Amino acid sequence: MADPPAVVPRKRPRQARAAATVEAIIEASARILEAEGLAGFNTNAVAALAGVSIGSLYQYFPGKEAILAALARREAEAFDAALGVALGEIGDLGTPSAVARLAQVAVDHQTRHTRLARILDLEEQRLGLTEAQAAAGRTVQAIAEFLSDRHLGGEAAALDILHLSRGLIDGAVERGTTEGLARRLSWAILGYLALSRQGS
Amino acid sequence: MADPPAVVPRKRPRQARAAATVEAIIEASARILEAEGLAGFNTNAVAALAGVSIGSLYQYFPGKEAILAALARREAEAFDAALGVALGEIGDLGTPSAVARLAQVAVDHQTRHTRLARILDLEEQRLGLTEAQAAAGRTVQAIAEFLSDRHLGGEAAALDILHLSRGLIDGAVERGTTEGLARRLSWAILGYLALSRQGS
DNA sequence: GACTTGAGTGAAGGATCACTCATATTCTGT
DNA sequence: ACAGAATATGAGTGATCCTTCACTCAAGTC
Repeated sequence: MADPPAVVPRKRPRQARAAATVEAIIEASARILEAEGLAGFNTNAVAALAGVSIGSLYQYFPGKEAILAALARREAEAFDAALGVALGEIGDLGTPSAVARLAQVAVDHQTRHTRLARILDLEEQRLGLTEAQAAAGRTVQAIAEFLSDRHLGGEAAALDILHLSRGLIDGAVERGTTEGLARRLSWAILGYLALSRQGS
Repeated sequence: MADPPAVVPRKRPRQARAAATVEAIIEASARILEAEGLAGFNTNAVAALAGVSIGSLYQYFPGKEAILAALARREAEAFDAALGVALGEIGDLGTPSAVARLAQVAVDHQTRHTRLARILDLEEQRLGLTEAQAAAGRTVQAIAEFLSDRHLGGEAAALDILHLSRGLIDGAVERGTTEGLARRLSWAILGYLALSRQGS
């Protein structure tokens, strides 16, 4: 049995330039994964694109999977933050409008880095990316709360909706049919919620 | 620029045992991808698990991506076939029952090899897996026809539904909540169709 | 039995890539 | 100005892995 790959950072940057180095590495990784997929994701390429030496990379990350973990965490937190803002703005909207707004947030986020998101999603299971999962868990909770406030569902529904959204958005981006995507997504979500309430 | 990887078979098996070899290679690849992901998918491991020498593998496949292509095609055709059977059996059912039946087919198929399906899905873009896409195209057409017979939608709706299903099923398998999955999937599909008709 | 062809083998070449380490540079507090 | 800490460098190492190729084996044909 191979050891599970280490995913916790080796040390924390203390100076500003070190923080910039770490940031550059994560950003370069995101770009490479988006453009070339997992196949093109190697530490040499990441360091080169980040404009940093390979040695510096290993100062902060114990291995390539640790970079993935940091990236997954960054993305999960960005989504959670965007969703939090939207949830704060829709308190008094009707359900269809509120859902449409949330759908738009999901579309915006997922559209920016489709491929990256899918890859991270796939890798999250293989490595135990708990930090990213923690952020994702907050997202689920926020949605579940929104749903139960309106008596539309709970955590299970939130998860179903989140996953269904991912699939729909990814597919649409892949084939270039993103026009009216948020609306189409709203149909699926509202339909799911309506029918699940009546338990048909 | 790297050459795009070759994905067409090198030669066709002419004898029965050769066909068995090819089959063993494809099956071993499926098992490895499902169990270890892309990271564990290398030609040596495939050949070893298939009980075939590495040389034999290269007799029939010009490279590892060609195996992926063959596998993607096999999976796409299996799904298309299963769906075709179901479509033939639901001609006179009401829409909710018919959709439930189709949802069950999708759940059955996707549940068997979730990880494999996701990986293939991700790689189909990177390589131009036209053969698999052709089979997938037939699937889309079949669903589109089903929908338009009942005035529920067309090809765009079929694609949205297919992608949404993938996301929902993958997510449910990932977190182990497959109970009532076909029913939940039906909610999303029927809801999407109902709301898209009234164009809300 | 000689010949042909399809099938199978695995050692070895060569490329890629993760990761280390000895050294050099920059920063920070005093 | 200086020492020590933090940061950065990149050639080098070793392992993994893709792929080729020279060769053997088995089955069918004449």
